[in-house]
Amino acid sequence: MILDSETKAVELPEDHGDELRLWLRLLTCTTLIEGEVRSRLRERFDVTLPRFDLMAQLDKVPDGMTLSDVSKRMMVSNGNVTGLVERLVESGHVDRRTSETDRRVQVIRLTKLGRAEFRRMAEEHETWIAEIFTDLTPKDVRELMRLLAKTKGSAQKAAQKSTGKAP
Amino acid sequence: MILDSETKAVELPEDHGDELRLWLRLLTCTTLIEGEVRSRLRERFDVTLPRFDLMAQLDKVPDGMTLSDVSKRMMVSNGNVTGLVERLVESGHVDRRTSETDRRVQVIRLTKLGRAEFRRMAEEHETWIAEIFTDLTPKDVRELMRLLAKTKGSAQKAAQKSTGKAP
DNA sequence: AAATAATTCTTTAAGCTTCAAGTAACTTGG
DNA sequence: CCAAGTTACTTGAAGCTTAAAGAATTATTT
Repeated sequence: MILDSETKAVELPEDHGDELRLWLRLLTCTTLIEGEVRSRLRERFDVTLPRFDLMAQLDKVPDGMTLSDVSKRMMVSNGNVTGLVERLVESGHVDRRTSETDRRVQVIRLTKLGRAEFRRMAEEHETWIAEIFTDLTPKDVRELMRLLAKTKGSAQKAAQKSTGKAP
Repeated sequence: MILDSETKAVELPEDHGDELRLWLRLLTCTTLIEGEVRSRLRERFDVTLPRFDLMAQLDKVPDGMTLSDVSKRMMVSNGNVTGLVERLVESGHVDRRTSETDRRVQVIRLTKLGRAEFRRMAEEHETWIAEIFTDLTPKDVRELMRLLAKTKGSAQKAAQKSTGKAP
């Protein structure tokens, strides 16, 4: 703590350059990889990344999930999911029906076509990811996982603090 | 290498689950932080993240830069930058003029207003980032920087390979 | 039971983003 | 010089994304 001549607390600008550089590097990595995956998905399967991501969520749950669940898991807005699902239903990849127990809720699932196409894409997608991370040793991967988990926790705490929400 | 009964090379599906999980975690971290920064920029300064990012690029170069430079640095498409710049010129934050030596080139710079506003925002932005990464020790930060640098290099190699471009 | 609150989802407007195609200007090889 | 190729940027269409407001339904409170 630094006190000025009138004995009042004064904030000195601290240096947070390292954190800023870390954030920019994190963002660069993600943007780079995301762009690569996006362009491969487009040229190999003529599918967009958001559509692939949504189908990936649905592939994990045979009985389907609600739009809200999708929204939370994908960390995008509700309205966004509404539009995405509409296009996936239109193209026959996703099935949507109103919940029997709660008529506000829409339950969506992959159709047979949707699941088949997703599995085909996912297989290749996984090899792309492996190729992209190919320079990392297994130890690097473990260490990155650990540090990113810590980062995620830290970021979540900060986000809670700013919105005043409970965990 | 695995050979089947007719002595033909066969591809067995290798396990790349670790890399896939790493990628998803990386994406989660970035999305989380990006969302937090986006919402704070909006509520504190009523500015969008892309506008802030573009201004950040321009703040680093007093003499301005071309649209192509911005496009490469931000890793977004040319058309995207055209639109962003148009709105920033409209709002008086950015100045744009045609290069004297090459009339294809547009050089853009921050206006006085743009620079003042950006500096004001950047100062606070830096503290947000520090807060978001607050749980990481200096050693964690260094280690993450190192591993992300390695990741970036690996991803760039993979991207080159797929597009057949020179570094 | 009725009013109130909370939730789930949709809609709308504005802006962001990509891709592909197009225009204008510069560069290069013949 | 000039034709062909390259580069820099813009345009247009489609899709993505958010924030905010609204509609419908369910849950809670009184």
